[in-house]
Amino acid sequence: MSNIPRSYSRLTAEALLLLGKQIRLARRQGRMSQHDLAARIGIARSTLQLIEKGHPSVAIGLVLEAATLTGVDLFVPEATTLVPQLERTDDKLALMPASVRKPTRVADDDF
Amino acid sequence: MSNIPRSYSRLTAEALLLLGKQIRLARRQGRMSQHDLAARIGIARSTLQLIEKGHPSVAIGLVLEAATLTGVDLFVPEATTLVPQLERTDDKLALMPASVRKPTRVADDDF
DNA sequence: CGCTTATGACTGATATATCAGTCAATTCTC
DNA sequence: GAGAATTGACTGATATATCAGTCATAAGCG
Repeated sequence: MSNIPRSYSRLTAEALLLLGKQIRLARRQGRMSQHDLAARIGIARSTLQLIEKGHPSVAIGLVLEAATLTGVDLFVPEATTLVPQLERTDDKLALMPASVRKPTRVADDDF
Repeated sequence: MSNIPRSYSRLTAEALLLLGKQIRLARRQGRMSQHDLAARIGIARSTLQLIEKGHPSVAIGLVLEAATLTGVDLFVPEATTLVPQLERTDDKLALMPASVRKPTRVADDDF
């Protein structure tokens, strides 16, 4: 057992907490019990509880599924698809080098 | 072994893919190699590869940490903190019933 | 072009997330 | 206020994510 507790940046922790609370809020607004929502996602109720608490080690797919099923906005408000965003990101990726190199340094940083 | 393959809604799958691609893009823009970013997050390079591919079963904390370390915007563009959003969500939660009830049915849905 | 480095794709071992269930405490409805 | 349902917090078993590494290919730099 290599019990090294993982650490998260403050912003990451805040995002986790916010996403969980938004899911909880959206679930209540949709008048769904934990039991019902968990069933619709196909997970145990105990796992949904971890999601709503913002636990860092829940599978991201489960969290995003909870968000979409409750109607929490991801990336774009009320989006029905993210294909346009995907295409724009692909375009940007295509315009840059496929691998990252260190500057190799030396040669002209002497002054 | 209950080998039931989990299914995700289309929007969830798109969000996963988009987040992964945005992290990859941001990493390259920041001129970091997979090796370097993985080291900064404190994970194996193989795990970072799964993140950038949008694999659903990666821990959400790892993915969000990758996003914040590369500068990918979560929820709010260029936000340095999400405390305001957290507070607003808490306020909304405080204004609604703490548990969700079924309408109890019967009694006046007969007509 | 030649060389180094980054990337993609795998793999087996092990740490751990998820499940399914229980129990107690709230909380809403009537 | 009574009763039923929801929620919160646990637990042990097991399915699985993560790690650490290898190998092969691609890609950028000089």
